[in-house]
Order: sequence, then C-alpha cells, then structure tokens
Amino acid sequence: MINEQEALRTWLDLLSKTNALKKVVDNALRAEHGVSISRFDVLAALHRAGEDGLRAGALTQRLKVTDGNTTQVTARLIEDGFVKRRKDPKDGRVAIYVITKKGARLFNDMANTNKMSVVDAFGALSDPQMRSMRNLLQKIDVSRVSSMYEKDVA
Amino acid sequence: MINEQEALRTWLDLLSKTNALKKVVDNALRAEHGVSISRFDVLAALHRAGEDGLRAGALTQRLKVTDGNTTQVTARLIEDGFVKRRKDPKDGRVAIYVITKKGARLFNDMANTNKMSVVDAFGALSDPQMRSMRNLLQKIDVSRVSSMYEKDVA
DNA sequence: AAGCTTTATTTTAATACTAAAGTATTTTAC
DNA sequence: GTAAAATACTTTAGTATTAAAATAAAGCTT
Repeated sequence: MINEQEALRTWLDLLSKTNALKKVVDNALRAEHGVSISRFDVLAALHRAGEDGLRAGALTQRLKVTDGNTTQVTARLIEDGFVKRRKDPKDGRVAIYVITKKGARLFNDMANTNKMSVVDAFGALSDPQMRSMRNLLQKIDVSRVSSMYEKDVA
Repeated sequence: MINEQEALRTWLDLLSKTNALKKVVDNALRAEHGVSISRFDVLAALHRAGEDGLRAGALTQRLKVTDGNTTQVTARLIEDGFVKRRKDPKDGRVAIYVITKKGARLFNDMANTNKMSVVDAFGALSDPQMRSMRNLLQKIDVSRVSSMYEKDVA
C-alpha cells in the first residue's frame, strides 16, 4: 500500500530540482563555451570512444535519443570542426563519428565547467548521502509504468 | 572536501532516471489522452486556479517557462476547447486564461493516468525512503552554481 | 496632456527533439 | 544471381522550448 500522495510529491520534487539544475548547468556551459548540454553529451561520448569513434546508431543508444537527432546534433558539431564523419569501408550504410583535436580540447574545458557546477550544487551533501540518493534512485522502476503503451526505454 | 566523482555520478543518475521516467509518463499521457506532459502541466495550474483563472505571467512563473512558451501552449489548448482566454477589464494588456469544463474533465482523467504511472514507478520505495529522497533533493542547491552567469532561477 | 518609460503579452527565429517517410546499402531466400 | 526484406542512416514535418524583437497598454514627468 504505497502512499500515493508522497509518491506524487517525490516525483514533483525530483522533476523540478533536476530541471532547475539542468538549466543552470546548461547556462554555465553556454556562457563559458557557447555550447549546449546536448552537444556536450555528444562530445563526451565521442571523447570516451577515442580514435575509433562511434557509429551513428551507437551514439543514438548511448545518448538515448533518436537517430534523426543524432544526425542533426553531429551535423552542427561537424560544421564547427569539433567532430568529423567517416564512412565504414566494410559497410556503405554506416556513418562513423570521431571527435577532432579541437573537439577534444573543447570537451576538456567543458568537462571542467560541468564538474564545477555539479560540485557547487552538491556541496551540501556528504558522501554517504550521495550514495544513499543513488541507491534510492535505483529503486525507481521505470519499466513498471503502463507497459501496455510503453515504448522501448532501455 | 566533497567527493567530485561521487557528485558527478549522482548527477548523472539523477538526470538519466528523471528523463527516463518523464518519457514513460509522457508516453502514457499521450497514449491514453493524446496530450503531452507540458499541456497537462498547464491544465493542472489552471485547474487549481479555478474560475478566476490565471494571468499569462502567473502561468509562466508557476510553470517556470517563458512568456512566449505560455502563449503557444495555451494557444493549442484553446484551439481544442480545453482553455479559454479572457481580457482583464481593468488592464488592457493582461490576458487571463481559464480552464473550461471540457478541460477540467480532461485534467481529471489525465491526473489519474499520471498518478498510476508514478505509483507504479515508486512502488518499491517505502514511505520513509520517499521522505528521505525528498530531504536529500532539498539539499541540492542550485543557487550556488556559477552565479556569475546565472539567470533568474526561482 | 504629450512624450518617455515600464509592463504584459505576442511574434519571430533558432535549437533540440521525436516520429514517420525516404534513401541507400546489405542480406536473405529462393 | 536477383527480388524481397532488413538495416543504417538522413530528411521532413511537427511539438516544445528559449531569447530577442515587436506590439500594445498603462503610468510618470514635466
């Protein structure tokens, strides 16, 4: 017999705090580097992937977006010279995205800004409190929600 | 001396879980009522405001969006007959939005869907665990983030 | 009371995202 | 070995959102 009111309140708090923090993190990234959080996410994934880069489909999965979105966000990063696009020689359908040196430099700067923002926001939480929060977050089970209509939520 | 790695991990977990849950909640609302979560939010605010409705500016503040966004989302709700728009007789600049009977009916149905989704997702958390989570969320202090660049985040 | 300033909202242009349709290439099944 | 099916990605049309410019009404100032 779960407490419905408390569940709804918890969800609202979770949503509003996450939104608020996302906004200030995004603002800091834009103000200091002129790049949005979604481009930062792409750069992070490609930076981590290294020289071999990632196929469009793999990027889509890691970022949990659609293929169309991946095409568009990378297109702008390519225009700005932060990412390059290669073809897979074995399979003509496949596009491989690789971060450039310039992109890697930008990513490192952005990662630093990002870290500072997060550290500021979480400054009042102790280590055990952060672990406790992660533990509680893990208990939220998205897969239980109206599976009748649910789309693929990995 | 905050643990930077743990803070970053906690933030990533927070972001990804919140996004995932938001997606399934939105999917359920769209599947059952054909209306997105952002329209639901407007209906919720107007339903709560009752017969007097809310001025555009007040709606903007409650939803933490911009005035332009409010204008557009309400425009579609008006087209569908869920909301009506009045003028303030005392001040010609002011627009007042009021939920219609049809809108109130829709809202009640949607609120039910929404509650079921949230209860499903939070089913594994006890009452004290939910309170603990809300308490931890409260400690995240958005106002500490790079105030140098920060925009107004109420 | 005419003009400047402020306030309240709307419009416009742009980013981010999705779903669905389209394109190109590969694989499978005869 | 070719036609159909599957795969990988891109394009297009539409929603959600913001920032900045535009509009319109009210309030001040002299």
